[in-house]
Amino acid sequence: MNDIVFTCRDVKPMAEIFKVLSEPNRLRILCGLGLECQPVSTIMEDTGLSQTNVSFHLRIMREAGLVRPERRGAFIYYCLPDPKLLELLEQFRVWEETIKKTQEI
Amino acid sequence: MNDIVFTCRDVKPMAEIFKVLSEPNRLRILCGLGLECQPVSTIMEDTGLSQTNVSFHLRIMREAGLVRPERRGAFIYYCLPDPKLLELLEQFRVWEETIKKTQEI
DNA sequence: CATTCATATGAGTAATCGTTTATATGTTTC
DNA sequence: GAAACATATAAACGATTACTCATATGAATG
Repeated sequence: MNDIVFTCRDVKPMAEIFKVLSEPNRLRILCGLGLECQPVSTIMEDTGLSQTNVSFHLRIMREAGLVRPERRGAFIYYCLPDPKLLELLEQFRVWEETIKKTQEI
Repeated sequence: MNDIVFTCRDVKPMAEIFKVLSEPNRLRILCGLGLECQPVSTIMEDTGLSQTNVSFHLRIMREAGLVRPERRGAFIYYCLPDPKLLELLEQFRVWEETIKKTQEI
């Protein structure tokens, strides 16, 4: 019945996205964003990262289309264009916990 | 209603998995594996990668728990411990295509 | 048990990545 | 328009990564 399998014609775009997601600080930024747009300064506070570093990671995520900047006065708010990303991340997290348990056995 | 959001207590394990998935050749190996176990020689043929290189990538995926070796005589077959990984990858692929389209507009 | 086949490991190398320091751009306020 | 604030970019550096070459392990076959 359910033969939905991973179709892998061109894996490079996917690999690119996973590369963006493979950095702990970037995951923390995404998670901190949640469903609300937030300015860089808030992201800095939430993560404890330097301004330059946050800017660096935001650029990578922006270029990958994972976040979108939105200027509001002097501030630039960053948003998730598609909240479905959070669901996908959550699914991966759950899955990762599962395989970790089966490995321990 | 649906406030399932990405919970990010400890993002490092997830980042590790994404790092493993961020390499095109590894994605191709996973995709080539599909739901069936396959020996290294077959993976080499499918991907066109060198024996050493395939072994290198398989080790990384093995240590991450994404694939599992299974000796059969002189051969070592590699399998997906959990086929759900393919579903997750497929979901990501679909999502990636979606955001790519919205970016073009 | 020596040879062959299948796979794994280790050393070495070029390329990429994450971070910092310094500086630039753009916005508001006076 | 000058000063203060918010964010972005550029250069530089150490760490990590993917790959290759050479070699080792381990199973099958004679």
